Amino acid sequence: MQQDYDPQKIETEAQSIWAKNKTFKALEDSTKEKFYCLEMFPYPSGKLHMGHVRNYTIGDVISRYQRMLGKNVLHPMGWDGFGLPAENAAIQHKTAPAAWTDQNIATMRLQLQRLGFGYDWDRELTTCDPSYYKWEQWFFTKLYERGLVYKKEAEVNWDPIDQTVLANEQVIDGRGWRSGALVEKKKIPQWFIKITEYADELLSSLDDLDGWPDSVKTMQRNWIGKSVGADVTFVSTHGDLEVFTTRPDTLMGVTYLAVAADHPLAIAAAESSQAIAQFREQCQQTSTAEADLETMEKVGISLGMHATHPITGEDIPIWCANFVLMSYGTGAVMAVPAHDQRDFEFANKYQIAIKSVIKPEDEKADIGDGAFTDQGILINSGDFDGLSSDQAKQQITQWLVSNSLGRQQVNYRLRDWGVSRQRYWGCPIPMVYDKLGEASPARDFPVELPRDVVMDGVGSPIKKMRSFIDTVHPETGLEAQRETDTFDTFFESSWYYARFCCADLDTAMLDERANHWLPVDQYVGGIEHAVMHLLYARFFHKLMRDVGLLDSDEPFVKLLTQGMVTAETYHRVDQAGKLEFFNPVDVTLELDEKGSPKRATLNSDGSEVAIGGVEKMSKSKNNGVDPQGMIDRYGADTVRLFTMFAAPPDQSLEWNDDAIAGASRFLRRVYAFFYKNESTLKSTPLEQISDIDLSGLDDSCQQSVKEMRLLTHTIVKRVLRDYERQQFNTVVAAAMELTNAMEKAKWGDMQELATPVMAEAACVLLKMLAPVSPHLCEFLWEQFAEENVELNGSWLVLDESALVQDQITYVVQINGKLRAKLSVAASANNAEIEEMAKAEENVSRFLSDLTVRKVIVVPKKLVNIVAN
RNA sequence: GCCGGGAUGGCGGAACUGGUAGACGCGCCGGAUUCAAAAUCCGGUUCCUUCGGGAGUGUCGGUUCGAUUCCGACUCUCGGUACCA
Repeated sequence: MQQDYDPQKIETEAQSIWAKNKTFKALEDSTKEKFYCLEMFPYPSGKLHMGHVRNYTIGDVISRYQRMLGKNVLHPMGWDGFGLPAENAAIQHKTAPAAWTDQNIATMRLQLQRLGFGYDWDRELTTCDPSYYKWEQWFFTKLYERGLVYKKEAEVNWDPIDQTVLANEQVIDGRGWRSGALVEKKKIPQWFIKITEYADELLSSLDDLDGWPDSVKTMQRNWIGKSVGADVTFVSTHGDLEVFTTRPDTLMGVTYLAVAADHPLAIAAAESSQAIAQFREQCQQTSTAEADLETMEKVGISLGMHATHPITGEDIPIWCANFVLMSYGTGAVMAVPAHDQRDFEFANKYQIAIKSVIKPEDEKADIGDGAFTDQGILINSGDFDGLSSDQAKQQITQWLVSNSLGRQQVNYRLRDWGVSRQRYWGCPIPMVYDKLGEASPARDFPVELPRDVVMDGVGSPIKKMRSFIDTVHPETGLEAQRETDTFDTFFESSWYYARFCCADLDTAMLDERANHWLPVDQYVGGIEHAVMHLLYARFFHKLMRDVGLLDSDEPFVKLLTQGMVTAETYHRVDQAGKLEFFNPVDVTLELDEKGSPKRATLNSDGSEVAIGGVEKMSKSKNNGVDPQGMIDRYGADTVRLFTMFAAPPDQSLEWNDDAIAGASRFLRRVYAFFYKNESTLKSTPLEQISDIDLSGLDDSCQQSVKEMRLLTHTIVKRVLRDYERQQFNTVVAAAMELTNAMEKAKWGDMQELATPVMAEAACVLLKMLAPVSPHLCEFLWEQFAEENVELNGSWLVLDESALVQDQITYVVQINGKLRAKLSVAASANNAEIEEMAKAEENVSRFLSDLTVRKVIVVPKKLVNIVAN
């Protein structure tokens, strides 16, 4: 053993042994309990950033911990290969997205290996590889056969200069990020999958996901947004309007109807009105993002049309409003300004009547300004007056049903999944069109995406590539054209977890191995995926089950949502209005006296850049911090330890690497302890003590042995709990405390027991730290443990007898304020403890001019004396 | 806007089921070692203080013998918001 800790040497040796022995290869073995641990696979964006390191270290710590518990662990890794950044990079660097992606995967794979993550690399998969995506093409056609796929028109962001569809994140303040052009909404035909048919199951089976955080389940419930209400028909000479409402009890308070700008009624009205046509055009120039739609100013225009109120028969004016969307429900809503805040504001703005039909149950309640949106008692509602909201909902709906003017209806916020993307770098949608434009599913897979293309920034290259487009019809054999849209990349990430079970399979999408490993026992990933990715993956799992590929109902038993790693963003806007982002490492930040950021300048030329705020590390904001420099300087074990120590896994973390030197210092101290005590530790097996006899030893010996063992096992107890609750920062803190204690322990006083007690502490330290910093721990284990005894062979064992204390420290409070500490024999009863507390010098001083009213004794903790 | 989180010393964070607020680490201060520095080691480090003590976990209020922890209202902040992944 050399004197200095050399992480680079230790780590490369350990990694080559793992690679040679295929230590992490997972085989289906029914004699051992299986454990499938999975982290969300990365988009190959270039290099790893600290968000990846955190995510994958958490997963690796859990995997190695489970392995030490004796389970058969599957821990795979792969690449979410398709996506938008590859196209942007290809345009910028004049390469093909495929080449850029391959390059990034090679770089990032090396980084993952250098970090020592224990993956079964034989199962590696890449979603942009035809051997992967051909199965989702096949699967899509199965869904098509089952009637779960359909085509309809949907809006996209259209950049009229670049002649291309933009993603929401590429639209900044209503303009295209590259061209600066005002973005327009455009309707194009797109493929949809009927996720709404599974809405009820996706909602109800959330109740069974005990291993998921409540916050994620709540977000998914709210996203699905099941609401019970009524469809109501408003008859009109221009065409009947059907609207959905969750508040049929307020039906008598309807004072106008509002339709979307694209509603047939609005289109018809625009033909005879310049103003309405202009208004419709204005509505074309808004964003498609919900956040924008909800926060924009609510505007509208009267269509000059009327519909008949189903109950009163009154004329109700029809308006066109920018907040009603054609894609939600029927594209028309009924407005009750007295009882809905948005309707209220709109009515006030355009001087539309407001009719109050619900009063609070409590007469005295202050309804204040604005709409009264609570439930209550009906008024001004004719025959329905006096009913409660709940009664009225039923009775009004019933009235509508019996008059054929409506029905009870369940509505979901969840919309069908639009899977078409007008992009090149994605999985081709396996459909072909005949001469009449009729679509049929392809029969041969993969429908391969040409890799050798040039990106010019104007549309997708395959949209004008005859060799790709022209094909023969799978049924008729006649000339046909391929679909040139590609899948949403959430498609690939919705089933990769299943494919890892049988990544080498080339005759089917999945085989029986999927049922062996699934469901995933532990899934680890960023909280930003709480709804969309996790909902799509749950949906896909149920689809795969219903197609007969799987037995289980849910993909992920336990979910750990890792908090975001965030960092400051810096950007500059050029003359064309384009945004350019700069990496934090290339920027110098000046702080004001309070320590908040004042000014940021670019290191290269000293020019000022704007401080954009703290955001999650991402390619698009260029604020990802590359761990490579830290790995080179301190080694993987230090980077892993530091990342785990920085914060608990589920908490978000603003990146700051000031403290990494401390993590490195700690591992050097661990190494130094073994080096210093080499001969002692080599003279005995590195194991926990199963039986200890203190009789016949002197007091100071007994005491120092008891102290060290009390501390060791206090830490064992904490660590057992912390691994179970996945709070790894306190595991690291506990390892530091144990190391501190080992350095300070009175080994000399322990006489012949020094060796087994030290061996026990050393054993505990290496085992508890092994999942976090495995290279060093395995190295030290190799050096000091008995031959054929593996570090991973067993887990920590708590010795309750080591925790028994004969003296307990009590805290004495007076009126809740700490006044003294008291060492009490463990055998003392409450009355004795109370007397001792009152007798304590500082306590009696405080009590001298007070009357004791009450004394609370909390066993083994404290005494609180209430006095005045 | 809506949905879900978060806020504790100079900084990252700890505190089990309502029971000593600040574990562990960073930084800083002092000391040892060194020709000197780095590294390392030892000690101190919430704030105020008349050195008795007092205040203190985003803000305001409540429950309790006792609240970082439970309840109500709010502020700021992060994530998502259906074409970033």
